[in-house]
Amino acid sequence: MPHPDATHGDCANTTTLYGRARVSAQRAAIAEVVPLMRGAFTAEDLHRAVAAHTPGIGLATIYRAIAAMQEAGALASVGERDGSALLAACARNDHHHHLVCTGCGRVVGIECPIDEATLNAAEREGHLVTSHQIVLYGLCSRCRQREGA
Amino acid sequence: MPHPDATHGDCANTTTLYGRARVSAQRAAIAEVVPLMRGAFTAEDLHRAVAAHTPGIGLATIYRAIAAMQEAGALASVGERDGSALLAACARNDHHHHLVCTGCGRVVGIECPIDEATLNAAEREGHLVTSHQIVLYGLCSRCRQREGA
DNA sequence: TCGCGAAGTGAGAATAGTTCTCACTTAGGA
DNA sequence: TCCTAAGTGAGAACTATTCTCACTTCGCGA
Ligand SMILES: [Mn+2]
Ligand SMILES: [Mn+2]
Ligand SMILES: [Zn+2]
Ligand SMILES: [Zn+2]
Repeated sequence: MPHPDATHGDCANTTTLYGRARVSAQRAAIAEVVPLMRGAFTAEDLHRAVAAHTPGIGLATIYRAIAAMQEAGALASVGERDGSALLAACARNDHHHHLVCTGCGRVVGIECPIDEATLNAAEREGHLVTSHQIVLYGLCSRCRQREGA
Repeated sequence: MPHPDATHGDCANTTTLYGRARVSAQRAAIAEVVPLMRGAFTAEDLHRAVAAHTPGIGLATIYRAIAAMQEAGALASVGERDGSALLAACARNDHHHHLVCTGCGRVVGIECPIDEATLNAAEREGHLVTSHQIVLYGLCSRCRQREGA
């Protein structure tokens, strides 16, 4: 029976976030903030958010944690904005893609649209598809209302 | 009846490549090289290829011509490699996407796989899809043979 | 054909997101 | 508890791309 004291142990399932990588105090702090990030964010966004609770944390540490989380599949790359890579926390572990609201950054998962027909078309061209990169952009209902479109 | 002399006029239909933008001697030279580029290439690749026939042409000129050709829809962005944007000449003017061979850079066009089901799924989440970015990666038949996979 | 003004050019500086270096600390398995 | 590979922070470095600026030129209109 585990001790109910929540101040110890894998708060916010750091194993899911970081895989087999070590969990430093900094990464634990990052692990608490990442699930709170609403929608897509940049490395600098995350740095700012984490630094609010953990002053002095280095930007390089953020980048290294991001790399570890991407490695572990807990963080997805969802395009870019103004030259900065956009990221999104992702709890799903099946194959899917992301739809990003260009108004507010909200992110939802989308089933992979690549079907047999597409793969067959590629094969007809002589190509064997090994990977793909898909990001959809749009407007969430709230942003559509706000813009009155 | 047009004069058959091919050394004058819009060689390699520069209007298609550059749209309404001006066609300088440098852009004319670029227009001759772009259709010869095999598969995906970077700005530096193009610069090197053009400079072989037009020494001294500036890299900034290449970037500006690329921007104009993308604007005109004659050049497509097909992902990146080692931090550099990958481009591909594209003659089609219908909506489609690209499949890039990770071995040799060969590029083929692919029909858009996004169907009603995907759009409906997005709508069910409250989102209206306004655009999307899709690139497929794979191996062409020649590269598969070479790698013996 | 001529003139003019906006667009393009080239060299190099600037920008900026990301990665790297290095001395130091620390997580976590043995 | 020890040991060491992994992580950290500050700042330098990297580098693809964009910008600046003085100069040239394309191409339209008179
Ligand atoms: Mn997801
Ligand atoms: Mn194409
Ligand atoms: Zn929104
Ligand atoms: Zn190939």
